[in-house]
Amino acid sequence: MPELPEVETVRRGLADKLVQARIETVRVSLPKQVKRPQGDARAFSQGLCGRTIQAIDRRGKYLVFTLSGGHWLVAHLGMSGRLLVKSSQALPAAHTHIILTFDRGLALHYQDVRQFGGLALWTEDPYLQAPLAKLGPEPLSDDFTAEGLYQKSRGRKLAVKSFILDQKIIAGVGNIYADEALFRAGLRPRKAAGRLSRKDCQGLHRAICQVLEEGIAAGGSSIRDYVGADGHTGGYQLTHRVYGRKGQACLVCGRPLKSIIVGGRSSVYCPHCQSS
DNA sequence: CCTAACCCCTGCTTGC
DNA sequence: TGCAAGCAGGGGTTAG
Repeated sequence: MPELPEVETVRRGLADKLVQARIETVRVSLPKQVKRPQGDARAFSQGLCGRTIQAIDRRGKYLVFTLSGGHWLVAHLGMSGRLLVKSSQALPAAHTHIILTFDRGLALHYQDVRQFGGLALWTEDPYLQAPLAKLGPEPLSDDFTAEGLYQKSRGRKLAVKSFILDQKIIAGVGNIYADEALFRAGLRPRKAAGRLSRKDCQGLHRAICQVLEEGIAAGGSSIRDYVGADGHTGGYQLTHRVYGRKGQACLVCGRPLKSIIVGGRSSVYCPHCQSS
């Protein structure tokens, strides 16, 4: 499940190969994965063909391709989306729903088994409108601060786990990195956000930055579907301390890790080490 | 405004 | 072995 570190890894792989590439053809075999104009494969294709990719950036879990002529391509990988750079001759693997081909003999394949993601064509600045405009601060920028986290949490009754999964609070944290960050911060997933102290928020802020930076350094976490733009898996799953380790021994205290549902998401934590 | 519930979707795992 | 139910979950929408 691609979260910020996985999306950033994909971004880097795409940028290496596709900046300055010119889109020559677009083929859509599952129109519902064209999110803008919704389901309109023809308009999507016509808007893209002939344009050059000028930059590839990331905002939260979204990828933003800046194209020539005031157009943008915005991608969200959902649960199982993959963006793979291949040769323009490469045959599509199963669940490949959109293919762009470029000059220089390259192609970009969008694969998505669970079909939760998609690609969107924008003809006006996507950063100024939802969903990008609604995102909270980028966690690895100066915009993300412990004090900001503390202020936003005031009066909120929902669980801290749900709070940090809210993309309006922080952009890019998903279930894996939320569990890992809460473990590092020593916080129970169900603790009410409004009951976090300033010190809690400082520790949480630090933990979130740490796990995201480590995730990027490892090339992301490959749990089920995730691979980078070159098809390689990431390595951060080997370093997970709680996510996916239900029932196993805590790496710090040795007691068994517990799994609970918080805000509809499975959450693994150590009842002993995460006592506040 | 805030929160919870539901939906989308397929493939893997679990249970009988 | 076969089949069905359960589970995974980001983000959008709807209901309360």
